[in-house]
Amino acid sequence: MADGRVFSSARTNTSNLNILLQNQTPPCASESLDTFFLSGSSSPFLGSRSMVSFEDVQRGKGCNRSFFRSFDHDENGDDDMDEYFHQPEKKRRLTADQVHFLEKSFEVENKLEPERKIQLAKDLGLQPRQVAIWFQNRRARWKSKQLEKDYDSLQASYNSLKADYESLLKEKEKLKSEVANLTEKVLLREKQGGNFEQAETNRLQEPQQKPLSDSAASDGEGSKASIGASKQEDISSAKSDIFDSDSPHYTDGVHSALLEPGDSSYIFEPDQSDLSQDEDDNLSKTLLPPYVFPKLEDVDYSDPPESSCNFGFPVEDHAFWSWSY
DNA sequence: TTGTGTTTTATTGCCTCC
DNA sequence: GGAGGCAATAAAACACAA
Repeated sequence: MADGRVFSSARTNTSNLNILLQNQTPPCASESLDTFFLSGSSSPFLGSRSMVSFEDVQRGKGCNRSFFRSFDHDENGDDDMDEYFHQPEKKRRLTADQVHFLEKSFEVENKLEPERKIQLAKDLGLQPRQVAIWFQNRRARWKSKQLEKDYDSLQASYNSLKADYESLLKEKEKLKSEVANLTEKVLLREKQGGNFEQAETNRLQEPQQKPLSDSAASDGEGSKASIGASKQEDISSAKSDIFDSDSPHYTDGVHSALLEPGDSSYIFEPDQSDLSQDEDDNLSKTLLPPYVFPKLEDVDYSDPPESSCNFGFPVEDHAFWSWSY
C-alpha cells in the first residue's frame, strides 16, 4: 500500500479525498451508521485493523485517530503498534462489522457513487479507495456467483431436455418397430392377394381346363416366387407413385396397381380390420412429429441432396414414413 | 509446524463514457 | 483527457489437514 501510485495516481484524487476526510468532524459514525448499528458506540469500527496508508497513520487525524486509539486499546500494546508502524504495506482484512456494513450497502446498491463512497469511507474509517476496491471485488464475486447459478440452471434445463429427448427416442424406436410390424402384415396380405390374382388369371384364361383349385395347386414354387417378385416391384412402384403423386392415402395407390382395370369382381378390398381408420389416424398423428422434426443425429448428412427428403430416416424407412403418412 | 488450497485485498492495464 | 469499471493477476491472510 505504500505504493505511491495508489494514492497519488490519477485514479483517485486522494489529496481531495484526504482533505474531505480531514475536514470531517469526529466521531466518524454518521447518522446512517448509527441507525444501522445500534451499539451506541460512536463508531462500530474503532477496533479496525484495516489497512491504512502509512501517511494516514502518521497524520493520525479523523477516523484514523479513533482507529489507532482503539487499536492500541484492543490489541497488544506498544510492540504490536511498532510492528504495525513498521509494516505499513501489509494487507489487513476488514473487520467483520465493516464487511457486514459494506455487504448491507452492497445489497442496497452494488454501484458506488462518489458521495456514497466518501460517506461509507467516513462511516467505516477507511480510505474511499478501499471502499471502491471492496465494491469492485464484491461485484466480481457476485458476478462469478451469478455465472455459477446460471450454469446450474442451464445444466438442469439441459438434463431435463435430454431426458425428454431420450424418452422421445425410445418412443420413436417403438413406433418404428410397430410400423415395421404392420408393414410386414400388409405385405403378407398383398402376397396372398397376388396368389389369388394369379389363380384368377389362370382360371379366366383356361376356364375349361381345370378347376381353380387344381390350377392353383399345379403352380410350382418358382412361379409363386416370380409372382411374388413381380408383386414386390408393383408395390415398390406403387409406393413411389404414392410418394410422387401427393396421394393422401396409401390404399389408393397400392390397390390401383393391384386391381385389374374393369375387373369389378376383384374381391381384395382394402381391409381395415387390422388397421382401422382410427388407428391409422392415430398412427399418422403419432408419426407426424418425427416426420416433420427429425432429430439432428438421425440425419445422415452423407446422403446426397436428393435423399434429403428422407427427413433424417434411413432410406429403407423412407417408404414406411411416406406410406404411413 | 508446515504445506497447500482458498479467500480477501490491492494493483495494473485496458476500455468506455462524458 | 480524466474518472471509473472490469478482467486478470499478485500477494497477504486465513483455514485446515497431515
